[in-house]
Amino acid sequence: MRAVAAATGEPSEARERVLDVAEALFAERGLARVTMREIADAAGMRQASLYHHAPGGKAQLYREVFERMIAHHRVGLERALAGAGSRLRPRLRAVADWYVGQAPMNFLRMMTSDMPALGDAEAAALAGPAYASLMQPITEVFRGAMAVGEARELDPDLLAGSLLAILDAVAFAEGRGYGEHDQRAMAHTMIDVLVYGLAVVDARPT
Amino acid sequence: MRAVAAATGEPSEARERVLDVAEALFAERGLARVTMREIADAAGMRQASLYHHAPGGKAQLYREVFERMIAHHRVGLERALAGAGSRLRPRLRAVADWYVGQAPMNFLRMMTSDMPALGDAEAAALAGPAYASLMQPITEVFRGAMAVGEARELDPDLLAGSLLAILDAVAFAEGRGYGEHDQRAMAHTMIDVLVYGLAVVDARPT
DNA sequence: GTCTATACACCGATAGAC
DNA sequence: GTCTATCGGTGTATAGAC
Repeated sequence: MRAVAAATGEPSEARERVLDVAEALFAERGLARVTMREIADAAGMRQASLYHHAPGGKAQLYREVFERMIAHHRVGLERALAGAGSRLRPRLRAVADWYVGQAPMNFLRMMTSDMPALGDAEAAALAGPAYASLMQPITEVFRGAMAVGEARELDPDLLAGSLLAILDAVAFAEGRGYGEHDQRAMAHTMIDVLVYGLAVVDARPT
Repeated sequence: MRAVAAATGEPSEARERVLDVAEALFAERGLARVTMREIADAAGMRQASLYHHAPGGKAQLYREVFERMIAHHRVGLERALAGAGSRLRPRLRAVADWYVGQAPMNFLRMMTSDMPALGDAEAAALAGPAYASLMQPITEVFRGAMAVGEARELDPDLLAGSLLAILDAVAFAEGRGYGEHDQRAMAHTMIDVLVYGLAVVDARPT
């Protein structure tokens, strides 16, 4: 018996193209400000033809694209961290370099704007994988640093969320005269501040 | 001769109500996901009646509400800072306490999602006041700390933007089981990290 | 698999009575 | 100042020919 993927569209070259252009557009402008016509135009077909490759409609297409993107980030983050040694600073820099090198995903905007538009059920279903792919690898970095006394004991989720927010803010500087090189430098600057601020030392400024 | 405000609607109690509910809805869901009918319902009138108080339409209404909100933040920030002494940490805490105490404004989402939807001209016109009200008071805090040797010499805009992003991330935790008290604690934790990380000391972890 | 054509819903905005 | 009624535009989705 053959495998069937009718619910999400058969795999094909055209379908891959649809997912690729949809991902780029959704990441750039968000769910609400991308139309199916734009996706179809970018994929080189008519709007109605999209529904052959994405029978579930726009929301389902967004969901597929979202899951693909965070899986991509998970692989990239883990690969970057695998070659980054064991110290806190180079590991955080590896995270930042990966993130800055990717197309801006505007994580906070996705969470505050796109997710609620999909409804509570859909949003809840996507929150778990998103956390596992984007947050969890970073929380592990902080947890590891705490375990070896390289960082004070603070909430790893708070630290990871803050780092992601900072990287979003740095990425926001893009298209405002700041290239990838500048973004990397800004991210490294803020990482230095975090690493110094997390260090376990005796004397603290009051 | 009497003052005329025809372009933006006459001042009145009903008009204030419209601006108030519009501000709350725009801040919660963003420009694209709020309809004029929702605003009208919340204000207790029909959709068409909105245009008596907001003749400029939705985009103009958003602009007015946006300018009102950032002016409100400017006043609140400066008042909070006026009673916060001269040291870096209490001043940043004053900023955070003010921000956390206000309705979440999702600054990054507004900048990445709402502003582009208004068009380049409108976005550029709003960017200046937004910077002056939200960013500039915070950059001054960091600049002051650098001037007295309480913080290392880093880009004040980068630091202010990062702090705002962190506060957005902390506010995002709202509605997820975290109350205002928890948000304040999280913000203070991150501010401690920043203050320690910015301190001018001799020994640094490698 | 892609197309044309179109149904259907929603939204912003205007006209004009009261 | 608020209403009803409606227009025009846009966006998603479906039907069905090829």
